[in-house]
Amino acid sequence: MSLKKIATELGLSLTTVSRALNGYPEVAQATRAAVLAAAARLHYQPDPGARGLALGRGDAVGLVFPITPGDLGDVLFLTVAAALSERLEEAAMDLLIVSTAGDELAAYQRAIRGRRIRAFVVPRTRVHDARLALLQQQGVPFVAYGRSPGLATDYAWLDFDNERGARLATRRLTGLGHRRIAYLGAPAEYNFAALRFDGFCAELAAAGLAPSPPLLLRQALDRRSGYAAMQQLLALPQPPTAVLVDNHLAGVGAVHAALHQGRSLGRDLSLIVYDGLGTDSVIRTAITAVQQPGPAQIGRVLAELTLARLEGAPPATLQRLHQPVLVPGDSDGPAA
DNA sequence: GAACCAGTTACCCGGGTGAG
DNA sequence: CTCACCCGGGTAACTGGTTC
Repeated sequence: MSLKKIATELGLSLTTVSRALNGYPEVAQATRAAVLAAAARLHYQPDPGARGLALGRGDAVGLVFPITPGDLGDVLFLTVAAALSERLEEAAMDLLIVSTAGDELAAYQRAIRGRRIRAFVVPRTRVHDARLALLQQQGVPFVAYGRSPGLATDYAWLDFDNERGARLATRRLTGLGHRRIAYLGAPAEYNFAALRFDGFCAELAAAGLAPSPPLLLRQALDRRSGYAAMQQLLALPQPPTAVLVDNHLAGVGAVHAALHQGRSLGRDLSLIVYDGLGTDSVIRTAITAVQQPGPAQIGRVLAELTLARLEGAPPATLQRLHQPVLVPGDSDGPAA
């Protein structure tokens, strides 16, 4: 059902029908009512492609995500995305998830060229982020889920105080008497990982400790690599008594590796996982975690920021820093 | 002649089609 | 092979007709 068919049906012009449906003032009440009734009766849905053609812009918010089989099980990501999508729907916009297995930057370029996407939400920001630079250069609005210190000018972002979260976790471990504390985390190119590692080192220093290179493994951002990294740590001649994992995906792998090695969490190995293991975890031990409260709320805030950005709000006013909290579990305890 | 309401026309863009 | 033109659904600027 097209605008044209409604116009023919009612004996009105295309324009009048369009105006009536889009709330323009120059349409008589009775005419508007008739158009709305006909549209409902005929199940009219505007064609997004045609609208985009006329307006020169799309009606979707894009989320480019390198989807791997592991990510599909990432409940945290899906919860944020679901809430984001729900809020956008209220504003009659779609969330378009663009998956890419290869060149992420090329995926952004394709998506921009396709014109369907009006703004992007950019997850997992990097210290030097070519994606954000590209979007700024092309003048495409975006909200970064995470900050990026390498960007010259102001931009909209939502982030957590990663450094503080890592400090909370590390302080808890040093407070429990741990001295050989390992850091198992994502590659340093990710800004969240860089900040969490900074917080870790700062808190070690505050306790009079220095980071020990063999105890620093920074290449784990999925279950498999988390598993392998934990195996590597436990095989050291002097294994750590405590481990801070800086992301929940590696955390799942790390916990499984520790359990498979026969470690009793909280007794002979203390473990804190940033973001926890997620609500769908099958692990029975409650894992001590740095939590970023309310992933659903975060999704909504991301949507609000994006919509505000599209309405022209200056990026500098669209920057939100949330505080993480430490949620104690049973996976850590006093050093032996 | 202003206010109100509705119609006409150009245009958006990339791809397909037919004519030269 | 090249090029002009058309197509799709919709929007926006402009125009026109009533009515008070």
